[in-house]
Amino acid sequence: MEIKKLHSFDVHIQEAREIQRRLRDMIVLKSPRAEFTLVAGADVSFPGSIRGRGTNRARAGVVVLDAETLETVEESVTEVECRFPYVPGFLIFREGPAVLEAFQKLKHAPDLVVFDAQGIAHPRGLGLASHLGLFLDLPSIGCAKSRLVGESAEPGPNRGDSSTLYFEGRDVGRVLRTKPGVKPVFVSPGHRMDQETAARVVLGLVTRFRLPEPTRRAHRLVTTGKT
DNA sequence: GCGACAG
DNA sequence: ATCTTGTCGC
Repeated sequence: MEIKKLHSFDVHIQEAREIQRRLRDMIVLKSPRAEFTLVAGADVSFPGSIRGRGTNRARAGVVVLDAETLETVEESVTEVECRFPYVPGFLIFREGPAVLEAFQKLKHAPDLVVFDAQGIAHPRGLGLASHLGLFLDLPSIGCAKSRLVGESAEPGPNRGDSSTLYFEGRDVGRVLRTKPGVKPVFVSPGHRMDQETAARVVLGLVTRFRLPEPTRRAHRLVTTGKT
């Protein structure tokens, strides 16, 4: 798919923080009426690195699947050198470039993207999922495996049970139990998305594992080679 | 100063 | 994120 601008993430934390504060006001927390036909999942791995150190090559992968059948429609993998270190709250500047390149190589344009990161549940309201949703101009959802910010109660024990994630007095996401007896995931709207739709869609993309299929497959794609 | 901290 | 052995449970 085509990405209009070539956005640069080659900045320093000082301006990175300003960029996030400026872009957060552009996020739309309203989901489109039409249903999602093609859903993409994206993730990044760092092959060969040791405890986050060592080689600094980022391997990004995007998997597009049919929202109904969950069949894989297309895959895209790419590797780039990253210049930004991992700093909580600034993940986009480390993984963003690689993910965007993987999207550029895509032939199918998805209707929705699920990221293995936070959406608006972020210190400045602009997690990687929101940031990339904005740059790709696509509805997006953040589905992280752990918490970045906010407080929440422990969700119920059954699949589909959830609790609200609050940050600075606002509802920024859902702590969703996708599987009984397993740690819940942190779902938050990215861009052109609302809380209810985000949680409902993620749950609908979950099969027998903890993570929804788009993200789970993207993770497998960039770590092991398989689909 | 002391924790917390997406991946 | 990445490394890695063992263990528990279905």
